[in-house]
Amino acid sequence: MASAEWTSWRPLRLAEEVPAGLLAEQLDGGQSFRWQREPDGSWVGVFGSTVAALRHGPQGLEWRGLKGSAHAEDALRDYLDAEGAQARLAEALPWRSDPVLRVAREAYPGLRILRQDPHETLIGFLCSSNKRILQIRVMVAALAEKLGEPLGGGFRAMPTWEAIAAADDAVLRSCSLGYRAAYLRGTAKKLIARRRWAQEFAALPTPALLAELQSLPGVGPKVASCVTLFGFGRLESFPVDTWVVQALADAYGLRGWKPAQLEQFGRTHFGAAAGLAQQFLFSAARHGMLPRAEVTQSPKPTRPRPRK
DNA sequence: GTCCAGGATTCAG
DNA sequence: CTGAATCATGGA
Repeated sequence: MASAEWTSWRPLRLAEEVPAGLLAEQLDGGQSFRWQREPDGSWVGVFGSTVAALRHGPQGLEWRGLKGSAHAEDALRDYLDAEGAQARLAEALPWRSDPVLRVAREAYPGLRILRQDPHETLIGFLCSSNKRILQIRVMVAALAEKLGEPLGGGFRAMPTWEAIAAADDAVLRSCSLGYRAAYLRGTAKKLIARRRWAQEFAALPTPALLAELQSLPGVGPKVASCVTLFGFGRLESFPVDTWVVQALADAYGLRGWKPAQLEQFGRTHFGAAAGLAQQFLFSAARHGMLPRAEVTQSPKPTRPRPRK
């Protein structure tokens, strides 16, 4: 945006170093859909009501925000898990005994779960069903542009549920949402009656949270799992999408398993930070970096039966 | 033109 | 309960 006035670049010191080259996968790897690479290689994004830019510069990881916005750095630090809570969880994952996870982890060292806003996460993944990441970004950008509140510099926030519920059909249709427009509208109508839904949901244990989310139109098991993981910080959630299905089938030999069975496998095999393991596998699978299992050595799961 | 996409919903059996 | 058809849209 030509009209944006930025502060100067400043170093962003996190408990854990972000390796150069990780930013693309961290910011634009299918967790958030609102980061864009600039011609100079930096990344500009909007999360919640914060506009920020990130890059690897002379002083390592550097950031800048719009002039006059006070809490951008604090918001950015929270967003990126500045205290390093996930570093310990990542270390505790079974990568030492799991050669597939080891490969995925070494392919994207430092990859973490972004601590996103629940509202924004729900909108993003309501748009995600049966769509590629690139197309989701287009839909989300259109929603912000046409229905979101201005944040300065030409940037806009994600629209409120009120704005979505009140939007003309023609406006929603112009966002390339397809049949997902009805998902957004239906969820908006249900949630405008519960202004504090995010706080109420955040107080629930994960199984109840999943159930509440799945009671919303357009939210099934996979979208609900993504929202708990990315929007509510439930690191134990293990979303099973097409890439994870392929990764577990090819690299772990779990062919023919249904998504619910794979989710159970993921949560028991990877433990408290299964969602983090999922993100390593997702990224590695999407970039064709996972090995293929020998057909003869598929693991013996504790619970589910593979066939029928 | 055909096929597919970080799936969910609806319907048939 | 499980599995298949259907959904709207854009890109390959």
